[in-house]
Amino acid sequence: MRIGELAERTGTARRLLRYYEEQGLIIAGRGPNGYRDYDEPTVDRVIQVRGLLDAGLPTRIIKQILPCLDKPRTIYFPDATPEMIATLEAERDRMSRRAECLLRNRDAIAEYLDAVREYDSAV
Amino acid sequence: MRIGELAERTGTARRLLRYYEEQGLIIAGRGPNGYRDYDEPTVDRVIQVRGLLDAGLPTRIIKQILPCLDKPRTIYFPDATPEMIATLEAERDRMSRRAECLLRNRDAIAEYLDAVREYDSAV
DNA sequence: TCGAACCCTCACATCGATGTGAAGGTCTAC
DNA sequence: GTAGACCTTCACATCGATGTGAGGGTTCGA
Repeated sequence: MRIGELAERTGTARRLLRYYEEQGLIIAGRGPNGYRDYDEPTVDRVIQVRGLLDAGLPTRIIKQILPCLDKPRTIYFPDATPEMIATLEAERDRMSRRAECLLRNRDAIAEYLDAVREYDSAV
Repeated sequence: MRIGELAERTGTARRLLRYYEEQGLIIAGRGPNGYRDYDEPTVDRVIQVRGLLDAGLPTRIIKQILPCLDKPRTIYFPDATPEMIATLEAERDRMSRRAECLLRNRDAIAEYLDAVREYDSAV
């Protein structure tokens, strides 16, 4: 598919799709006319990237964790250098902490909303 | 305490503490000499703010959810306008989605690391 | 064949979070 | 009373993610 369709299906500006490609987060084939050509799995990948960006990860890190996310393990382990492993472990822990923080604060918001509802129903 | 101590105890640049204040995320008293004066709970608040920033929330939103986080409900509910409630509900859901995304990807990383370990031990 | 709707690259602008430094006031210890 | 370590404000710089537009090629249908 071309960039317009991908943009529409992922809710992502064309500009950003080109940016993600530049950052090595997605890859695009090229038609004979120079147009980018995306395959179907790219749709999910873009959505994944956007989720991670939204959760505060920089493209640099996202690029590093993407190989972990391929469903059938396509990346072979000799590629996994010790530094890479360390990065992934650190990032895994960092994501845990982030999620924990989000859930904790989300629960506080939910609790607050409950209190507001209770107050309102007691007017 | 003064800004230097708060900076050290929270691992946050002074510059940022002033920025957070400017954004209404923390408040600081002032000594007779113009120096900022922070109370003890500010330490936790700064840590909280940093966690949320790191999880991808903008200061604008953080400012809105902070009232929910005061342990004894100090904010009274008439302050909670319908728009405010809607914002909080939306943000609560957004945080759920973010956390879900983080955990999903974290698990994928963990799984990948497990696979690498298994591979290594089978050399 | 012309116009609309795509696509391309390039480049500059913006926005939020952060870094950095200048110019100057205050406090403390020697 | 002076040096050093604090603090103040102000302003400009950087960095990553994103917006926007210029200038130009391609495709397709009327």
